[in-house]
Amino acid sequence: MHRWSELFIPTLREAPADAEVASHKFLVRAGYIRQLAAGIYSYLFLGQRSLNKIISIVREEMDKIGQEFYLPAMHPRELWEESGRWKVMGDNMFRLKDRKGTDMALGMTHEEVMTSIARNELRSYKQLPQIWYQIQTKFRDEARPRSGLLRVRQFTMKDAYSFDIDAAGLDVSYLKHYDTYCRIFDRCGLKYVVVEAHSGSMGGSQSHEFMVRSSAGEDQVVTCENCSYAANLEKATSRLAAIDDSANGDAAPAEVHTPGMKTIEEVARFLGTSPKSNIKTLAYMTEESAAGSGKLSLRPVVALMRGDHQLNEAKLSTALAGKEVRPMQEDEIKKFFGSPAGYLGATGIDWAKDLNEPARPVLLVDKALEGRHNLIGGANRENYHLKNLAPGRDFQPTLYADLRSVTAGEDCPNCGGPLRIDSAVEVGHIFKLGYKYSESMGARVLDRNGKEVMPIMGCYGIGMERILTAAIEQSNDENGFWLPPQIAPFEIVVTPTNVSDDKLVNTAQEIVRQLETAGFEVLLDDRDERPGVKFKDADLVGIPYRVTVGKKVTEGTVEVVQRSTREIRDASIATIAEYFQRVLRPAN
RNA sequence: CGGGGAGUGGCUCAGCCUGGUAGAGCACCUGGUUCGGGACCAGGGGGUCGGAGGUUCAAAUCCUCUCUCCCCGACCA
Repeated sequence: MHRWSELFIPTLREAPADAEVASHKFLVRAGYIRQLAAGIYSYLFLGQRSLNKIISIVREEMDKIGQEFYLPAMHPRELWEESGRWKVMGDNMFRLKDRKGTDMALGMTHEEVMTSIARNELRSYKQLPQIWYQIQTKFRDEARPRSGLLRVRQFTMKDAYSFDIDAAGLDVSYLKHYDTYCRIFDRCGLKYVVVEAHSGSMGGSQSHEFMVRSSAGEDQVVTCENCSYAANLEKATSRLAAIDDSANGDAAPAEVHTPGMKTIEEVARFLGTSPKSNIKTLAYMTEESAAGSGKLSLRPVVALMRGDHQLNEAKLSTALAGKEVRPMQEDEIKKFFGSPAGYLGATGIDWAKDLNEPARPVLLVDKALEGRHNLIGGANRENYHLKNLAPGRDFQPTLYADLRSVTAGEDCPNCGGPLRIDSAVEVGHIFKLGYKYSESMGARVLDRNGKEVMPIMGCYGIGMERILTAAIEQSNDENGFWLPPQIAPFEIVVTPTNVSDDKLVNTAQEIVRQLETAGFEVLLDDRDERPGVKFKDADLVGIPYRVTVGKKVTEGTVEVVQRSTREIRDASIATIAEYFQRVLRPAN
């Protein structure tokens, strides 16, 4: 029997001053966690109990499609050199040396280790497909840990990896994970949305994120009010109303004097046009270390957007085949355009014909500008703009691409319905990796023709702490939070209102025995505290049901309080187990 | 890494400007009265004022350096 009086559940009346988001405040106040350093937390009794339940659910579901491994957290440098990520991971990787001075790293993720097993052991297509997973501690030296358990430097992740003989096989493994993830998050009681995700710099073909809406979330998800369209903002698109530019016919570009007018708004107002007829010119640089020499080579990248549109840097990076950009500096702008910022434009510059022309600057034009004409843009001359511009006629883009961030209220690309944007917490991510690791690390199997081929991979992650965090974010009020029973540290707290009354205590214990016998997880609040204190604590700590053992025991009755709704019902002591059987185990 | 804020008992904070040797509430311990929504009375324990250096007769307070934490941004398989 779990007696509160004997347990370590250090609840706090006030939240620590450094906690900002609800889940962080309540995890600390409810005695689930304590902070050790920035982004590093200890899980105390209640927190660990809840995480263990989450892990059990994840394991049960994953065991249906895969095999559980347990890989090392400490990795030798050579492994990460092979994939090229020793360098790529930069400061985000915790590094250390062993006593011999050999470089080691703490694992941020386990593609390398899993692939090393695969390449050493897998020989034949007959061994495929394989799905291997583990539940393990990950270390990431985040630039900015934040929001309690939301972004931390040490956390527990379920990471899975699939190896298939071909893309069709990968589709199957991917779908298995998709379905399994849905079951996991359903069982954890999360209200989630699955969104198409940015496939990142790896050029992977497909990726979905499992998101729980929350103001504390770091991601933005775009969903349609009318249909099932759902995408990460980094990936989302929308339908735009057509714009009629025909007013001026096909006039040639002409300079207009725009003294001191630097912003789109100023220029549009000055010329009496809409920002939709302006071109926003954004200047960036890519930095690439030239092969062999390691010397840094810079290349200008210019993006053109419709005046009222926002550039999405994730999309920009995708358009550049994964290359990272940085904003062009002031002196670089003057040198390249021959004009100060505010009057930049694409005319008169010899742009690369495609991305593989390394020497020449790149001009990316957002698709919203494709086919437009009679536009206004910078003249590359201080205090002057050009009118009557037409992309494709007055300058030749390297390529047209979708570079634009969707904004709320725009039209769904599928059905035209209104789009909404919400902040969300990413609790899971599934990803088609392709051949990146098979290739770089040399995993090969023989296919049925005896030909050596690379297995195709997928990787799939779930953050354990994020499930807990997201659950709290979605279910809390001013007094505390309530977890779905499946992941709550206890399902029921039994609260005798006065422990100096033997009858109440004995009845409470009897109720706990009955409930435990029936298989429920119960906490007995046998502390010698006033009822108010116990009720406040019960409301705080995330347990979904409370049984109040008070005056009504003389009538053979107790009160059952549902934390989420505050609904109070009388229940008979004699049949209390049946009562909870109906409430908590309706399937049986 | 850039910008902002904060480090004073377990928690929340006051004191700092204007230097004089540390306080409140909550929590904790003892005794008593209480007992259905964070009780009351009496007594009590607990603090290198983040750290180092400096100024001064005297530093939580002023100066310099430094560490840590939080927030915004950048970054984020």
